[in-house]
Amino acid sequence: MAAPTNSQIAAALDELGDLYELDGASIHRIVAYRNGARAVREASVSVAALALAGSATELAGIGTTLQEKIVALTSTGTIPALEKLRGKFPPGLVELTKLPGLGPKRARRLYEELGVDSPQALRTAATEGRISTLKGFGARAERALLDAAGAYERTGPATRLLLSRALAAGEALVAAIMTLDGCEQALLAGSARRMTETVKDLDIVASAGDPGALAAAVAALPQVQESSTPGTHAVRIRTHSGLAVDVRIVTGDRFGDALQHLTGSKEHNVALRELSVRRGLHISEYGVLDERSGVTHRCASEAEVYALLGMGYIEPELREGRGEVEAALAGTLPELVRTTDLKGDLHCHTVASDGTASMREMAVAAAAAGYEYLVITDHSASMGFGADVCADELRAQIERARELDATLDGFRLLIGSEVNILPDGGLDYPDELLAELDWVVASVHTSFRMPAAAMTARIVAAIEHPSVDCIGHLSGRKILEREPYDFDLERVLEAAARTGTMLEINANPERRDLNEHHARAAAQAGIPLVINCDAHRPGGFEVARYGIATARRAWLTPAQIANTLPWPELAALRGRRGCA
DNA sequence: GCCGTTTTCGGCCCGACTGTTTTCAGTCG
Repeated sequence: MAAPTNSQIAAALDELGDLYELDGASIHRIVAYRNGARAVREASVSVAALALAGSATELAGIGTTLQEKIVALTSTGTIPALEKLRGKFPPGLVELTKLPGLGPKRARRLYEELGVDSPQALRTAATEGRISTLKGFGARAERALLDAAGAYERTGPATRLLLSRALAAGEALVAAIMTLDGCEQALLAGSARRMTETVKDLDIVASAGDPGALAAAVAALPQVQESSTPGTHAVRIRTHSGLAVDVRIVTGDRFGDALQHLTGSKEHNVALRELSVRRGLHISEYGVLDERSGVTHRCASEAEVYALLGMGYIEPELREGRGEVEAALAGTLPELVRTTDLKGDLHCHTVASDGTASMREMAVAAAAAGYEYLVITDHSASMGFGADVCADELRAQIERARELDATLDGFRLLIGSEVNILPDGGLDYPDELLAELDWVVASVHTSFRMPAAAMTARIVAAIEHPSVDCIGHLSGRKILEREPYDFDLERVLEAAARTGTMLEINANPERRDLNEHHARAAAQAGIPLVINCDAHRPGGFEVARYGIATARRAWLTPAQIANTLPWPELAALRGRRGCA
């Protein structure tokens, strides 16, 4: 039997948490399961293997009980407690708790008292007026549940939005709010500010001398389709594009408190507050209460909040409850890489394959984006769909690139290829042609459904090829669209570290691949990473911010990103020999 | 169920809103 993947283990622990919650277990026990699920999901090594070896308890959030359950899942394929609870509650009941406004307590009552066991059954019961006959449920609750069940049946569980789409709308909205009378400052908060891969909705924090007046002005913006005002200093809007946005407006003296609170994450805030309680401080969105003096300190900036807690400022991308609070206290936070640190890009396409522009146009665009060098890496011979570059064409392209480079003042244009890794691990150019290139990025573009062992061997073979400098978008995932293919990350990292092969953080916001967990593990293994835009048009370099975001969320410094180096130093770092 | 500058037992963040209720439980972020 194949060992369960980390995401399968995490799903089982999450399900246990959901079922224990329905079962009325202590909230702390439920939280423990969810924390355990998160620890497993974010681990970069096989937790099944760790558990079998008895060392899964070294992960924060995994104790002996959870380790035993992981061992059971690994060796028997299931967990006894999970089977027992699944028999106790129908599968639709967990689904019901995902409806907005319906939690485990009330969902369970609907099931026990009305037999409601699915969103469909809920809608039927609400339509028939049976909900409002229950004690504690009134006509308004019945109406709200009817709407929620209907929406769920139409669109399924709440969908998340790719960060790039959310930022396009959110940054425009912030700019619009900044122009309103009385607005002193406005910033995106929430997960968008932390640059997560996807977001559910947007949070914006603004300050004004008269928050109520600014809230009214926000609600009247042309972008707003509908709005409600849950509090005096908040307005919840839905844009015409369908995006939900919470706008919080405070006076300037507590902008920092509100921004810190609403930036989150929940896990970061919990870690921050738990630590602070031990020091007699209580943090909320309204300030920091010192229980000895009884004084609540208000903070105009986030830096003041963190300073009051005795630590340095924590960058939003690090605020995930992954040890950043402890590191801030110890003064060991990393100096994170920034977009302006990137000196070149090592992965882009032209009209020779599936891009829209010439080599010269791409070079000009890269220079305008602030880069000193660019490697052209069109798709290789087997790409197909008219996007392939056969070996003879590549030889001609090498010549043209050399000539073009000589005409560019103060900018290096280099020539490479994005070579397909064939299912057998081979590459689709002759070795001597690959050796002529300045840079070779090798990527998997076909046969995604291979078994893990074969896929791992395929990637490792490419890593071991003497002319391969880098592996492109290692996992092959497309966020919200396509799962990563199955492979053994540990073996791939071992091979990359052994051969000096670099790994790409593909900055395309649909890819962000390596993801932040894999990028952190790769850097800890000493593997140099590169951040590439994979641009297919001159405007394509604007996505660098997403690659940088993933790197920052992986705690990476400029020293761990090879294309923060000038080209000659990067070239010297390549694993292969010769060719400079 | 986890975890330890208070600790191997007894805690485990903070507040707002909602709806139904006369003081609060449930849900959410």
